[in-house]
Amino acid sequence: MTSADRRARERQELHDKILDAARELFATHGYEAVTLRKIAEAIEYTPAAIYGHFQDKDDLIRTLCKRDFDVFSAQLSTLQTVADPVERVRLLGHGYVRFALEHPQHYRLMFMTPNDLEHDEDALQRRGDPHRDGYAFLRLSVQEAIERGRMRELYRDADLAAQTFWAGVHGVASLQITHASDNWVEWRDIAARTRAMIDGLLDGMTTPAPVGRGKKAVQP
Amino acid sequence: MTSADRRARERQELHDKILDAARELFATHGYEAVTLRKIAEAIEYTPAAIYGHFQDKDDLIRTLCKRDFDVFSAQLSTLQTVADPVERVRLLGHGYVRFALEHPQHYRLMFMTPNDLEHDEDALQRRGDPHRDGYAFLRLSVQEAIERGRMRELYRDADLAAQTFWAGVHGVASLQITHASDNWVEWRDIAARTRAMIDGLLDGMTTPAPVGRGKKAVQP
DNA sequence: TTATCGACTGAACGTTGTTTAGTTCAAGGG
DNA sequence: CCCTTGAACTAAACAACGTTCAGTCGATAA
Repeated sequence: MTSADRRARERQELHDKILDAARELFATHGYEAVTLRKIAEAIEYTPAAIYGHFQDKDDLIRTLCKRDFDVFSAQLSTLQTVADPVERVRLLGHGYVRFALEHPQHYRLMFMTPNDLEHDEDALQRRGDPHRDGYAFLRLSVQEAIERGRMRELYRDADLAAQTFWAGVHGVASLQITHASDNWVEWRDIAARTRAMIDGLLDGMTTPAPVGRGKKAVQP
Repeated sequence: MTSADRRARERQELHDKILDAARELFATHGYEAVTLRKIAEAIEYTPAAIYGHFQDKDDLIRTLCKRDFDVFSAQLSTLQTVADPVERVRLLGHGYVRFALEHPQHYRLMFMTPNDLEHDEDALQRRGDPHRDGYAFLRLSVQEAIERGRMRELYRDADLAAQTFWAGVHGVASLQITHASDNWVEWRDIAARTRAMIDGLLDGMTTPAPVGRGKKAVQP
């Protein structure tokens, strides 16, 4: 079986090599710069060789993004140790924006471009698992906040509140990604904007934490 | 001068004809469906003829979007008649999301794609004019809210508050555009999400209106 | 030794945006 | 009236793209 093993290993190595070459091009120059011919040149193969490992170009890049996003989900899920659900959501928001800005090309592809995640088998498998599905984790935290009586009346629908919060941080991140260098607007510091969004939304949606328990209250 | 006039008019007619054909393709099938050859076929010209009217494909589509966005700005600026600045911002947000969802392709190109507005001459010209620059109008309304003591301490920077509010409605609109048909998430109704974002943010950023003056208070 | 089979290549196909050399034709000056 | 000019437009090509497919090659299995 050693020879078959070697074949499989070599195949996997080329698979990764393709992904690495694509990541290099993608992360530095964006989606449009990723060309099968450029990847092929980088790995010293023919463009057609890539089709032995990926169905098409889209499959390649989505595989790349999914792989990198797994790191993101795992990273976010470490926040499960934060006891106060509202504080947890706050940190979730900051971590989310940080990741988006550190991987703008990945973020753009995953959240600023239409994609058919519903037809992705191994993506559907992790759906709902708070460790591997960021939305599920957020939703769960909001649910906990509701149960502890921390959400205002209008936001006691966990999905609605989670979706609103997500939209908020997504708005900050995506505007920064597409319009950061646009001086039409006198942009405030991205950190300030992130904080303004997260604190503003949480102030609007939640009630202050009871004193003497959990983190300090938010209200001035 | 009549012959020169006619030439100029005919030129303008073809110019518009190109834009109309492009709009048809663009609005219904998105950016990628807009092909110079398809446009050329629709207007019964050769692809190269288009280059007599536009610098390149990007110039064509951006011209198209700018033209359609002028209608939007004018439409928004009718809200200047609303006396209460906070209520005005609220209506601005709803109008913004409505336009984005009615013209998703335009919106995608203008706000979800990097673009060099700074190097656009006639775009720079209308910058700051509340009638023709939506951001300026928003910013001005926020400024007025600050002056009337309606903004909480953290949001008394008109730019920061305006940018946060913009990011909020942009987040709602862009998530809807790219992920509406994605059933990874149990999406709440878009109207509910829009309202949750706008009310949530305004509740977090503003103080209630004084009773007996302006619109009714927001706090439950 | 020979057959098999997966991996890979070389060359093509059909698109795309864009350029360029040429054609056409009305306008304007001598 | 002719002839030049100049703009508008065409025909054809170019380079680059994703993708396909008939083959080749070399190691494995019989």
